[in-house]
Amino acid sequence: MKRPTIADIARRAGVSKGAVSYALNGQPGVSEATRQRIVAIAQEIGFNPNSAARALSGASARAVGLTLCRPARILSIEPFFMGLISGFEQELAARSFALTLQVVATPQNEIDVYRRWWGERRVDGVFVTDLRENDIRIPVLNELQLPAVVIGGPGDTGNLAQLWSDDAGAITEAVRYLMALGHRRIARVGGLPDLLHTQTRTRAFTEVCASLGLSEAVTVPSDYTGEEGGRATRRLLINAERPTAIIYDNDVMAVAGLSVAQEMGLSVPGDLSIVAWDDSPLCSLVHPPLTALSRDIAAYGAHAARQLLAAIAGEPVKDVEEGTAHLTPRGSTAPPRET
Amino acid sequence: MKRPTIADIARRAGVSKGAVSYALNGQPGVSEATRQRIVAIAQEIGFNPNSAARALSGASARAVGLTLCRPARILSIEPFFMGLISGFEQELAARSFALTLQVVATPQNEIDVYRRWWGERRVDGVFVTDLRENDIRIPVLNELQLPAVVIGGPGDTGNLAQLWSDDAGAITEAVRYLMALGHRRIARVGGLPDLLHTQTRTRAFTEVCASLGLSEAVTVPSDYTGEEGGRATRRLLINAERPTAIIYDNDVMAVAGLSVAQEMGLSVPGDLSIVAWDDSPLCSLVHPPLTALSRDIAAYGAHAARQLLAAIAGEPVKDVEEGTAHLTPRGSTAPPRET
DNA sequence: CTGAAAGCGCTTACAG
DNA sequence: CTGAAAGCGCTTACAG
Repeated sequence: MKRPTIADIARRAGVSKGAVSYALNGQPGVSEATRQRIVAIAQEIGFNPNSAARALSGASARAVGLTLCRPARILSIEPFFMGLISGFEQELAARSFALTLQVVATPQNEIDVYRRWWGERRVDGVFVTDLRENDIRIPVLNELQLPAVVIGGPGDTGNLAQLWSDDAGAITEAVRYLMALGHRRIARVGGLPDLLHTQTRTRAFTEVCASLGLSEAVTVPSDYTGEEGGRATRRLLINAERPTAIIYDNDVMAVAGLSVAQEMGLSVPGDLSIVAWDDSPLCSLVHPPLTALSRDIAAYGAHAARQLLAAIAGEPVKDVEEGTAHLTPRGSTAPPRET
Repeated sequence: MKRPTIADIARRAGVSKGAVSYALNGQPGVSEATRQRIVAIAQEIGFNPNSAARALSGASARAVGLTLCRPARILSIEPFFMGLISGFEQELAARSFALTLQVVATPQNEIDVYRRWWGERRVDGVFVTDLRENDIRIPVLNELQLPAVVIGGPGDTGNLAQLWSDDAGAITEAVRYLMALGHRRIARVGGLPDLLHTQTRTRAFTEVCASLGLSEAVTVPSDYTGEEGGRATRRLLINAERPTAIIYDNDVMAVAGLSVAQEMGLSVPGDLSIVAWDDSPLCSLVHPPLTALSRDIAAYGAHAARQLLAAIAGEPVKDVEEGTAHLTPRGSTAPPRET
């Protein structure tokens, strides 16, 4: 089956190829009557502009890129990225932008991919996640002048637009809630320590606990996996003065923590309260369902996509702090049992 | 920053653009010495061929597409797709093929996307999942002659290559295992009933149970979500003659089933044994960890990608039955408690 | 072995 | 308002 081109449309409409292009792209240069005739023909023969030809003649590639830097087995059960992708798609699909995905092993590989994408003109811009301190990807993106939106700061990103959520506010709410329930020994199992938003959370957690007089508040660094989250939980719970509540930086570790508590014969929430960061269906799947810090990841992704599309269009893009996650109490939190 | 082109390389090497193209693509037509010189220059200036120009001049787009037809909230915790994507990438990245992703709402939308991708020449081929009976996508793909690999049959796919796993063998193993443990009332919570591989499983489950004399074996249809999986479990467990073992068509429903059992005060595996289809880190995350039918989803995806790349290259591609998932016993299965 | 040229299917100044 | 033409950066017959 041969793909129809603008030449086919031009022939059938009795106009030039240029006129067809103007008509289909809503440019001035054709009369309204002609435009309608051309659009009708395009519709009828099921015309879609060849994306390569379009990209080659200076227009955009109509594609944006996302690199995923996680081992396969973590990616597969980490709900965050799929939620984000769903959000991206809401905006991208509406404007017929494609999303190009690449799984990478290291930030250095990520840079290689950006350079290649840029050289190939494969994408018009990229989403960047997992911002780190002195992130090596940032200067490269700035040098290439590849439009980008950085998710997960805030941090130093040069000219690149940023989107982050109010992590400090969220953790403050969680700690206050646990304290109101009567908890005094609150611990946290953190995400990857070199990510900037993890550092923000750690700092805020330490500060709010100090200001509330919770001197024993401790953060155990972890890596978002169930294995590590479980191990960190075990280490916390074997202490004589074990915490009565633990906040986890993601839902996967929180579920693993719940399992460890059950395995050690501790009841949740009787002996241990659990709060998961980032609500996902996973939190409602287990028993008891997990109290969580909820935010709309898809909306977050959609917002990032709007920013990226604006940056690609050359519009000025402001850094944005998305709203604070709110606490959704479920069965995993309660006043600590008297001992 | 200006992107280097073959013209730049040609100038620096003192040859024609054609020669550069031949050299970089390993075509005959340049001497070995020239080729090496050209390759060195390309390397030095960080040349990547403009993918649009390449695609436009007849070569392939070096991209393949995947549509995901699931609501966002299911996608986010359904480990299967991310596992599959990781597998795709192993093969695609090695040959610098990009993966284009699109989230869609219905099979009809999926068809629209295929038509658009074909018209835009955006992808060279597509992965098709969730094969149904009389699948409306198949005739369209055959009509467009868009190379495709269909995952999740077997079924009638015309000229399109297929890859599936031996679902009948796997469920037979699971049922035999439960029976060996002493179970006689075995139920199954199935996936989306209109998917062909669900039908294969249902048929095989019914047959093997019948042949083993398990007359009460029943499949409750469900939809892969935790909510529905939990509901189906509850319905099974409120029966006087409740099953002593349940097989779930995915890990998410199995975890939900575990929660429901716990919520109803039943012990797992004492009162109820649970087997999850498709092992994922999720199965090891809960307590007790779930006995599962394990298969290497990433390898499955990699295999599909090799098939698709071969189909795109115009090579003959055979339908393939991937190996049988094997049972990984964990804490969620045991002999039924005497009552 | 190498060079000059056509062509892929668009977009976009440039004339009329 | 419309047409003819150049050009994007490659690939690939076609001559030499």
